[in-house]
Amino acid sequence: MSIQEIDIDTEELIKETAKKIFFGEGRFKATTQEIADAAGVNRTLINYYFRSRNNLFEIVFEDAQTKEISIAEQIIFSDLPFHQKIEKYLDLFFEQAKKYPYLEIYMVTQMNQGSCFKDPDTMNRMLDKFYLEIALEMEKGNIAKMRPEQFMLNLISLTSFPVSMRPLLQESMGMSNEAYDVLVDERKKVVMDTLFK
Amino acid sequence: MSIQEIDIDTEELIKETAKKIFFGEGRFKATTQEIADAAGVNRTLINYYFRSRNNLFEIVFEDAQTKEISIAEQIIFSDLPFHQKIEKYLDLFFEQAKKYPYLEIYMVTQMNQGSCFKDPDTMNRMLDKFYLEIALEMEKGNIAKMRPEQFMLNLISLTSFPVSMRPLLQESMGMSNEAYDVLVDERKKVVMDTLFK
DNA sequence: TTTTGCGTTAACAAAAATGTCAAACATTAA
DNA sequence: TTAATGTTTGACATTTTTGTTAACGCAAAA
Repeated sequence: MSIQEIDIDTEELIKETAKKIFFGEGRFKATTQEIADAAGVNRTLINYYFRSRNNLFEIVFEDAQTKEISIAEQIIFSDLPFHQKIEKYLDLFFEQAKKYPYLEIYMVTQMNQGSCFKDPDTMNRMLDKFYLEIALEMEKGNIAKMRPEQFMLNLISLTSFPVSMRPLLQESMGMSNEAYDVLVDERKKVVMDTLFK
Repeated sequence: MSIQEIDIDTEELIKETAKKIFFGEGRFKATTQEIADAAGVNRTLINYYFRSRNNLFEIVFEDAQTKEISIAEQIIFSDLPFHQKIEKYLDLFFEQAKKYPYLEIYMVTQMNQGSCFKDPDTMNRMLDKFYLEIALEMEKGNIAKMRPEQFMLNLISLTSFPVSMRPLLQESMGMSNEAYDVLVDERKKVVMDTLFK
């Protein structure tokens, strides 16, 4: 047990380091050498465990996808009332965003290079369920009427964009790190107020 | 005159092709060879006109920045009433987004690799002016009260995110190209309704 | 103790991408 | 026409990055 924890699983270490560099720092064209250095291991171990650089990229991509789906599942299949589901989503999202602000951008750039989703069915079934709830909430008059897909886009956009585009936004708004952190911290409330009447 | 137009300015051609590949197709790690092929010119001409690959990247980055600032200027210094300024912004943005959906993501990835803004002062003065207008509009009760910066974030997020993250969103929402196009077309109205009471 | 197998390493090989250069070419000015 | 200048090209050199292999070390099993 204690041995397990002290002794590092190299394969896992490499993967986590890659995630840190990609999702965490947004350095998408990091070389295998840079990843190995950051992990403190010999570069060829990346080949040993992952065969090729591209394979590592694919695996990390799938991990990201799994993570996204998992968050969605946690929310949609919980038995919380709608309003609280959204709140929970925001909590989970901003928590993950601290560690991995560039997760979404990474996925987009990967997809523009040929990667693609593996399992759209699970996601689709979840979405259908969620769209129903959204429609219901519109009936109740709690949120503005629009296509549920648009509400979905609003939700994701309002939360994700300020985080994933931070370098661009922060610089073009001429803000310090601290000032932007405050802005992000206030975001949850702003998003809620914007989405709900 | 007509010769000027038929005869292609190679330097410009290369730059435009690079933009098309980066901002238009999101292929951020395109090689100089790929760019040259797409432009139909000899690869070494990239070195001739731009000295190095990295220099081309920097120049294209600055162009993107200039374009962003120019759009902001057009809006903020126009004498339209607030509501119409926002509408105009949406029009301009979605127009540019058709050609260059990945402009923002490109900038972020570049900035994560060391590029940075050159002229934050111009932008800052524009923003201050715009923040005042936003605050005024809140006083009038036309938009919900919040920090003007947050309104700004809302505006950009709601418009830009669905466009720049399209590959991820479209696939995870299981939509066809056509269906997603419709969604984007409806966006202007949705954003307006979301921002204004 | 020897053997087996996994993880690790360095040295090497191969590939991919960038950059340089001199010669060829075209265009315009003298 | 010739000279001069700027543009384009292919051949070559260099650099960067990736992938392979054989040997080494070490721990657990025989």
